[in-house]
Amino acid sequence: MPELPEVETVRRELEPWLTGRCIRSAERRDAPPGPKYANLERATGQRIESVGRRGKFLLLPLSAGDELIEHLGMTGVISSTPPPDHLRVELSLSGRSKQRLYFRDVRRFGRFLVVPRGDYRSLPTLHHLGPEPMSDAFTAAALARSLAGSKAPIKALIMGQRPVAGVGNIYTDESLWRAGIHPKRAGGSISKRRVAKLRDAIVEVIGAAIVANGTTLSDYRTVAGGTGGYAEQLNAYGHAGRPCPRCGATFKRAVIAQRGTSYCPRCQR
DNA sequence: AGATGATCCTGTATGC
DNA sequence: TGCATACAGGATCATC
Repeated sequence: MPELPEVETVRRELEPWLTGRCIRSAERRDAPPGPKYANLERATGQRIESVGRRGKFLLLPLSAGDELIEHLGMTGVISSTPPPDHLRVELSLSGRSKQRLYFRDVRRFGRFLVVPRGDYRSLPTLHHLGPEPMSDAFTAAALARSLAGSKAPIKALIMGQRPVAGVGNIYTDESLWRAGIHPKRAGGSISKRRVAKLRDAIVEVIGAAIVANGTTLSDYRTVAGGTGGYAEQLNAYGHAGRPCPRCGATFKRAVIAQRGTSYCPRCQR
């Protein structure tokens, strides 16, 4: 499941390849028209000025005032070689080598669309996205402000992308385990000290996962087809029924905000 | 307005 | 072997 570290890994590969290239054509392939692929044709003839990222969204400003937005969803993979199936979008690029970009997305939760630059009204999550976890803006005080007064479970709040950008199911479970916070705990009820611990845990987990090129469990691949190496460093995600590496208690499983959640019943309160 | 649950989608795993 | 069912979870929308 691509979260911030996976998307950042992809961004770093795309940047030297795509920056400055002109899009010769942008075509929807095996997918019906719809908002997930809106205005793709507008990309034709525009130059890619840079390859940026906010949370799990790839943001590519184009030379005629538009912006190409890519979101990998659950199973989205960007590559420079044609995939065997489930090809949704194909870009033809200027230049001599690696002239095509392919977007494969088995489950079609991803998006690949063009908007007027900076106009994120059609993408409410991006429009209201919280601070980047690796930026100076993501402080303990900012996180505390964002959680204040909320009765929703901390897991649901973090997954909602408002308190912090780009943290999904895997890294939420990891961060809450590290900070010793029960995933069902009401966001507004967490002490200042604990919130600060959670902020540090998120920064550490996301930072280490970026270094490892993300977590490959099944679908996620880098642009070159490689895998991420953070899976072996996971301490909590998917560990239900196994012993907690910190205290030895058996990890429990719960469903919170429609997502499988594993946590240690002893050291997460 | 905040919180909650349903929905989309398809491959993989499991049970009978 | 075949069939049914459960599960995986990004974001968005409807409904309290």
